[in-house]
Amino acid sequence: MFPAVLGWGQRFMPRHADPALPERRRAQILEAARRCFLERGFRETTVEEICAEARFSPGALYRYFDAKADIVAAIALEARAHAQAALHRLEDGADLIDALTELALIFFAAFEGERDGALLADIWGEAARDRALAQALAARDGVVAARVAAAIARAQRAGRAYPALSPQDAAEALMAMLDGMALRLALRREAGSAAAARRFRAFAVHVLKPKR
Amino acid sequence: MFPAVLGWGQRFMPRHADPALPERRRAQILEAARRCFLERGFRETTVEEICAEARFSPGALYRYFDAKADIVAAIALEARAHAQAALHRLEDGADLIDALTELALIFFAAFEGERDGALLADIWGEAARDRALAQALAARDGVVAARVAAAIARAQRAGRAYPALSPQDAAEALMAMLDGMALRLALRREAGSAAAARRFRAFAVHVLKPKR
DNA sequence: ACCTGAACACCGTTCAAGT
DNA sequence: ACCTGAACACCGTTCAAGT
Repeated sequence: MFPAVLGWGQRFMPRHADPALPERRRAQILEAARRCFLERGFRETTVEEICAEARFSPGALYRYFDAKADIVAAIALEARAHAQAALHRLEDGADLIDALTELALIFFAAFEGERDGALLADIWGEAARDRALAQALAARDGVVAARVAAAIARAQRAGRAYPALSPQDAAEALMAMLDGMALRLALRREAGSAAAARRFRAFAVHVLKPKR
Repeated sequence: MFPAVLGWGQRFMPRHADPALPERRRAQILEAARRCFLERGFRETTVEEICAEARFSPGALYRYFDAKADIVAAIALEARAHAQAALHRLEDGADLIDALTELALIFFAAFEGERDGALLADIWGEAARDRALAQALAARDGVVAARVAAAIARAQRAGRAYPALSPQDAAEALMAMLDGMALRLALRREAGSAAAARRFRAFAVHVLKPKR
């Protein structure tokens, strides 16, 4: 039976019986959606399937997300946040090249192979027509690029990076290369993140190391 | 009235009254679709709208394309073929950097701004889940990368490019950068292809020019 | 052969009704 | 408040019927 104490019509009912419930529900939906998307891709997955996986009804799902696209958007931001964690090593005094390579490896590995790679392209496809998502991704990218640029500038001052190079331009170029390489991995539908990270590293060394 | 001479039931009717008709129809549909996609984006455009724009019925359209996705695929391959034309300068004896910059400019310009940029991401999104399209794009990319690599190797032999660099790896890296920069342009929804091409050029010079 | 357009199937989203 | 599930709206695709 429904306990009247928590009933909807009750006078001094707390606004949220469980204040953490919305966040729990969102996480529950995102987890289910991620499993579905990896299995079948974003477009092939129906809202009904996500609901079944999350043991939810469609009506309840739309209480926590305004649209199916918002679910991929949330997953996209999660993935970026994950890679961003690797940035801490850039400030840790770790070698610049090592830290960049680790960032690349995490990013590539997150989208390696057929299914995860398709998710990366899905996200970009969504961002292309979802202004808010595009801006959110661009904002994250801006933060990453700025921190990479700062790390490059520090390395230059320490004589450990080629000095006649704009840190901002170099950072932008390297980030663009990361995106492009990840995309190529995705479209080839192969596992090759380790090899890609090695190629990225060799290139970063060539670009950044002081010439002599 | 329908002329009986060309009638369907006639005995020795030629296989194709007009052998060029299928190609004309495809071109007609692609043009209409491109206009619609630029206006509203791939997903927002309905097949019905493409048909209206092309003055066609849905049934007729499906005679020339198996699915809506096949229409974007055809447009994607057209765009790549267009950029590929710029490759001829690589074999023309033109300066390597100049030729690469021109390639970059054509590529960026093709996807500059909000609408065309979104189309680029659309294409990648489709490729992510359309094996045939992904392979077709990868094949084109392979051709381009191979020709760029050959041009780099020639420049190295002529002493006009830094020699201790794998031409293949450098070509791949530069192509990945092109994709990544184009994507960033697309997501920022800005016109900036000229500036992006300049940044690409500066970076290519830094990467390729002999150190001294 | 080539085309039309109504009908079908499917899926994202909403909303009245339950507890 | 939180959830259910039937109903709605829309759109990609098919197919029987026309010329």
